[in-house]
Order: sequence, then structure tokens, then C-alpha cells
Amino acid sequence: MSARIDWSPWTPLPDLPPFSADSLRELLDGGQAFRWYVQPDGSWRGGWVDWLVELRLGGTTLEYRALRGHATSGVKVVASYLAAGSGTDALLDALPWRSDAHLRQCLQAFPGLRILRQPFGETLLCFLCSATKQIVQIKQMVALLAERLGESVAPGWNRLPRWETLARVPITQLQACLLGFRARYIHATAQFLAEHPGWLEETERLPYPAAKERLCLLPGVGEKVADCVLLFGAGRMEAFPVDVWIIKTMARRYGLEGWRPAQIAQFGRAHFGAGAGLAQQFLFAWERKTARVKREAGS
DNA sequence: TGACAGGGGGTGT
DNA sequence: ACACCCCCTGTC
Repeated sequence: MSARIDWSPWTPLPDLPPFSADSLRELLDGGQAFRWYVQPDGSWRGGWVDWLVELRLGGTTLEYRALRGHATSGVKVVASYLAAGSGTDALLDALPWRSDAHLRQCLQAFPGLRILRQPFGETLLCFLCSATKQIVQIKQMVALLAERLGESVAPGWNRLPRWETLARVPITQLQACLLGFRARYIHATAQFLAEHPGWLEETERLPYPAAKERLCLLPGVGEKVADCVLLFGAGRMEAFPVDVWIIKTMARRYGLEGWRPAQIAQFGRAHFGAGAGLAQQFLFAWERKTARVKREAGS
């Protein structure tokens, strides 16, 4: 019944460090992106805009294949999405791992983990869905948005809807995608973007503080969501999203008991420096893994 | 196997 | 502080 997908051959990706299965899972399904699915053979299928890609580990080397029509530019585009050769190594080396034993432990535990370079507009849409939701639920919402409102890219795979499409969709149709109170935010944001052509593109080009300030003007976007969009959708490594996990981590590992989110963000930028957002992702991955191990041991 | 709380990676008032 | 909206998860 399901039509076959015409894939390019599996190809190794250059300029990326070795990965472990754990770090690949954290990279693709650890709260940065919400459109990656692990397959029975351990490979991952996912995508962004009109790219549908599969990733797998050949030993510790990351390999990809894409739709045949995309094969020519594939390596560059996929490598760029995975932030290959984007200065991650230098940023990692500049983190205070020499004096911070916990950070060092996190960096060692997730080799290859990095910040993805996702499309800005799609990242905004995904994180508007994220409020008080866990990854599985966010994935379900964006899957429904793609399925019902996005254009087909390949058999069984739709891209996420464009903002100009969302602007024309009745709010009731958004609510039907299990968005709950987030439907209102997405609807209103889509209206705003439709009335302000080029606003999103301009925002992406602004320096970090100005870009964050502008994003916070959108309904449903506060400091945390703005930081996530700038970190995961614009490569702004100085963005340091403070969510409940990071609040817990920073309290426990760095002694910041009772600190307010804004203070924690300030501490994070001061302590971790230019790669604060990158550091945050490693801390986050560690905390998730710890929670998972604890849960599995308990049950 | 099925019903039933409880809580969830946030924002806006 | 609390509502928003409702699905997921763990538990009985």
C-alpha cells in the first residue's frame, strides 16, 4: 500500500565527530527538534522544510541518505543542518570543562552532541507548541500539523505548514491538532507575521539581544521560547534557555538553590561564556539520562 | 484491561 | 500566584 521512497545511496557525512547511539538520540530526539523518529533498525528518519532524510551510524561515523531528487546538494545541506564545521569544536574547547568537573563529565558522556541549525520559522512553530509539554507530546502536535496542513514531500511524509498557510487556517482546525491553548498563540502569531512581511527574516539577522526582544513581542513567546528559537533555529550559542530541568540541574549541580530564572540565565552566560547554549544542551542530556536510568531502576 | 487522577521543558494576567 | 487545554503516564 505505501509507495516506496526513492533514496540516494548511504553517504558518510564529513566534518562531524564520532557519535555514540546515545548522543545521536540526544541530538535528534532530545528537545531541539521534534520531527525525528527512530526506526526498528536503529536508523533515524526526519526532516525539515522539504528535506526528508535518514541518518544512521556506521560504527561511530554518521551516514545519511535523502530523497533522490535532493542527492546533489545533499551532503552540504545535511551537514549544515547538523552544524558540521560551524565552530562547535572551538566553542566546546572554550567551555570551562577544565575547571568544571560536572560539565566535563557531560561532554564526555555525549560525544558529538551539538546544537542543530534548524530553519528559523519551523523552530518558532515547534516551540510555540512546547509550553508545559514533554517531547512525545510536542512531536505528536507537530506531526498532526504537518499531516493535516503541510504539503507532501514524499509518501508518508509532509513538511510543516508555512506561516502564510497557518495564517489562513481557522483556529478550530488548529485546536483539532491537539494544540490546546497553544492554538490561540499559533493563530495570533500567524496573523501577526502575515501583517508584517519580512519580520521573521529581519529578526533572524538581528544581534541576539534585539532578536530576543523582538521574538518576545509574539503572542505565546516568552524568554524561554525566544531563547530556544534563537539557539536551535538561528545558531545563537549565547542563548541560554532556562526551563524547569535547567533550574533543577543548576540548583543541584551548581548550588543555585532558589535562584530565579533570570538569575540562572545570567549565571549561565557568566560561567559558560560564548557557548552557554551548547553547554546547556549537554547538561540537559545528562539530566535526562539520569532521570531515565533512575526510572528504569525503580520499575 | 480499564478507569482515574496528577502533572506537564511556559506564557499572560 | 493561577488559569489556560488536554494528552500522557503511572497507578490502582
